[in-house]
Amino acid sequence: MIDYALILSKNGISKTKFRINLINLFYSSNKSFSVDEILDYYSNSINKVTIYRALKDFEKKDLIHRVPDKNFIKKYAISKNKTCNSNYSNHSHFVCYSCNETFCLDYLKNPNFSSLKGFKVKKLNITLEGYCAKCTELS
Amino acid sequence: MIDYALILSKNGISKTKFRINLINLFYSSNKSFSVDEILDYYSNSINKVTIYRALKDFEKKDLIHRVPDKNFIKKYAISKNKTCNSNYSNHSHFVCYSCNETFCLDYLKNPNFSSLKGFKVKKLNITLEGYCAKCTELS
DNA sequence: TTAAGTGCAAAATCTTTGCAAATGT
DNA sequence: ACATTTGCAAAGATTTTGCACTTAA
Repeated sequence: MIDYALILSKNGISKTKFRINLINLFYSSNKSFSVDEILDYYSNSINKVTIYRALKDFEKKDLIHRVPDKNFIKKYAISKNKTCNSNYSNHSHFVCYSCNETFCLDYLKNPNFSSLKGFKVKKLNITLEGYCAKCTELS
Repeated sequence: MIDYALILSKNGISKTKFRINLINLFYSSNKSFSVDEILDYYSNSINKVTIYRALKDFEKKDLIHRVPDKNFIKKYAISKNKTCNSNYSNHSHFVCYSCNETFCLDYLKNPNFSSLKGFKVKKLNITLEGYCAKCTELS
């Protein structure tokens, strides 16, 4: 059982009703959300500005992070561990052609760079595309 | 030798100075560009609106396409890569920060997908960035 | 009672659209 | 000549900021 309020206070974020609920949503649904999807989820009872500010604060504390989206929509997903945000080189994404969902591949091993003699690799960007397990099963 | 003007006319796009030059830029540099990078490249001598419209027209004709960017910046790259002979999917690139050269990493081993149980990987985008051997040596 | 979060309006960005002039076919 | 592209201005769309009010620490 996760104490969502505790996660917020540990990160110096005030435990407001909305923010507790939002971090809960990210954790429990385990999927990515755009600002508009969040707005929809709360049936427009929450101001859009408030959502922007919560997302920005959560992102600053590495609680959530932006994920690639098939249609290049701005989306965020929960960061469950340190490797899932701070160190991009350990963090790849899989975008499903069918359900459009983005999966974080925290445990995907990096390619072996040993063949790149003399090259200084500063950034690594990996995005996989295809069909996720669920969609593959259903088809 | 590529006839850039021909590519445009074949796609029903007028061969204006700017558009010939832009498609040339995409083909020959073999890297991705944001609107602002293009604006910079032309030292603001071209109107931003004109860039937006050219990109939209090129994209509509599949001459270019949006590419995932690490920092989620809207970027476009050439669709048919003439300078690289190998087949798209499992083909990585290294872009040098210093000389801007793009290297095709045909020999780079793919990441190990064994952790992706049930996922069907259809496409793999890997782009490395950093400093190439030559530029590292010179610095 | 001090700091942080919220809502509204307004500002700042980013992107698209309308129209007249310039350029390409 | 006719259609397409360009530049400017203006409209939309998206995101951020300022400020008074409310809620949390």
